[in-house]
Amino acid sequence: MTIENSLIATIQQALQELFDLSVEDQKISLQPTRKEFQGDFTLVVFPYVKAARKSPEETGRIIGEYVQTNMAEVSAFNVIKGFLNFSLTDGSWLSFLHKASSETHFGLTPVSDTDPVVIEYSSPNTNKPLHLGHVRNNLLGYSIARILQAAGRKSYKVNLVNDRGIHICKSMLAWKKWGHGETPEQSHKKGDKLVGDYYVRFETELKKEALALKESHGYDEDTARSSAPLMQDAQKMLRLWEARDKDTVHIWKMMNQWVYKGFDDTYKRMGVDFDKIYYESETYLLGKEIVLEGLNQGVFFQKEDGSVWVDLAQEGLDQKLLLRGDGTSVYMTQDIGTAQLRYDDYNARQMIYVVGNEQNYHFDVLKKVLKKLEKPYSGSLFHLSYGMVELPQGKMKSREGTVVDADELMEEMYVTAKQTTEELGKVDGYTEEEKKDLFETIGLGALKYFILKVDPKKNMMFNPTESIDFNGNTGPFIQYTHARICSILRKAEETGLDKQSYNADKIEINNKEKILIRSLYSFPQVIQQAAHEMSPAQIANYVYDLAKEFNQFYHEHSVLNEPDRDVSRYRLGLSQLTAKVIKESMNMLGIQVPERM
RNA sequence: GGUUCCGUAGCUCAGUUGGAUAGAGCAACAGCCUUCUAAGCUGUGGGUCAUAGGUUCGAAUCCUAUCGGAAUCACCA
Repeated sequence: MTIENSLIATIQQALQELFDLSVEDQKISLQPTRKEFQGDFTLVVFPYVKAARKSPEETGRIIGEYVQTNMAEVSAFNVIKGFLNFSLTDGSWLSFLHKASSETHFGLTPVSDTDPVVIEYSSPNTNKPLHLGHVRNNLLGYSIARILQAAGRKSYKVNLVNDRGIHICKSMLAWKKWGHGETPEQSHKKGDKLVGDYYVRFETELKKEALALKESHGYDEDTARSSAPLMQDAQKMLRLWEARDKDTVHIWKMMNQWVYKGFDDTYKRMGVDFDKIYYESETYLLGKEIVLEGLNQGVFFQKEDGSVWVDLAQEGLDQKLLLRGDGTSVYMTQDIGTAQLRYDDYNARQMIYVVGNEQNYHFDVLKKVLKKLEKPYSGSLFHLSYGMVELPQGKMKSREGTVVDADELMEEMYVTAKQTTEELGKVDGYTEEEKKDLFETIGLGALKYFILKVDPKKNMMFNPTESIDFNGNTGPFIQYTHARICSILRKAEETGLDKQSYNADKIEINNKEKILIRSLYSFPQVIQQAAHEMSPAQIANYVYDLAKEFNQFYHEHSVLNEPDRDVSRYRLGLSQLTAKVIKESMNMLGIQVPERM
């Protein structure tokens, strides 16, 4: 039982005995006392003044007295307006510290298999390289998986690769027409980049053809594009692919392999991975049966052309197509199928889809369709909808060349980290290997932190020149704080101050220490909260505060040079726990923390 | 037009279940390296929490309306 819980229990008892009032413990609003006031936990007494029939001040005083006499851990209380502030004894904080330090997994809940969750993220197309939008997606997905795992839930990361459809045929066609058999090995291009280039080539050539048709035949944009010979050829290729034409399938497989190799490199550098990769070419036929079953049960209806629809008018939406007249699947059909697949594969209690907010409508429909079908998992879908990443020029547009490529971005971060670090003269005496690792850690740490500290659902601004900062509320600041603590720990070991035990009676907790201890205390709650909200931003902002608090403590107090060795040992323990919590938190964000920098 | 999301300092963002005087960083200015790492610390300035109502002991937070921005409303995925 935590200190907080027993405080709540005592307050509950007080309310019962003093005012004959029974309140559920969730209703008792106990919160950390704000820094500018004396105390550790604050009870807002307004809700109880009516039952007490006394002024807020008086009510607070009575409760305070009761709690203080009945709970040894409470050393004092004060009442300001309607706020009752409790102070805990130094001893109870010290015993918390002691306990937390001895736990190897402080704050983390052991993973149990009863509540498995499947997280789909990344979900790239095989016709273009990953860009800044994917970066946000990947970092979010990976981090959420980590956070849920830390909160005790077994989580599986899956990727659903969009490897089929007309867009793939476009790059295949362009390669066939203009590629002269070019391969990544030959041209020393990353596979995904090479394929992406042919996709762009297709679009450029198509544009030319469409323009010509507009001028010669007076077609409008859409007609011109769809009737252009290139587009006709692409359609033909798609039909060949669906008919399993040998040559077409061969090219398709070959080019996809190039892309996967390229993606693997990007994922690896980004530090994300998957437990399983699904391919749309293998799943796009799923869901048909479920739809037909729904049709038989009268949940869906059929139009004259044979197409199958769902009517969501009752749910406040429109009619939505589920199966084409020729019996082929659409996006929705496939997602109905993959949901079932995931449920079967993992016995998932919850399925999280990390997908941009432009698909809010799609997931809304998906959930409602599954509900209509009365699928047992219909309530367990969660669309983790994230906002777009905007650039100073506005949106990313491939046509205007404003797409920020993931590989290039990571490389830029590396270079900037290298420059900054060398300017600061931090890497004297490092081997080349160590330097490389450090620059990579810092550069990527800056990028990841920058993206994850923003609330997922909000659109965010990314300014390539200004966003890359290593001072203030940034990843490197937190990494630096960690490295600094590690340095203290090393020094302590050198001087033989490695005993963590100290005489608690001799310790008086000062202000800065108290702030730090209270932050450490809240770590488990922060994890639970972040897991519940599915927001890495909460972890990010928490760990920043923690690092800042440590720096402030560090600035005012010495750890190693206290004349009283007990104080030094106690502060050493406090520092060590802080480092541990920083490391765990950053881990949940997928960010490495160096031991020196 | 319908639906969903967003609007907090010059900029980028926090702000817990509705709680006390709204918080950081960046940018600007002024200080602090002979002491455990200055990627740090301290200080100054900067706010009609888009606007107007409502709910109540109490609203940046909840409700309604309005304004502004984004996404979406495909037999594309």
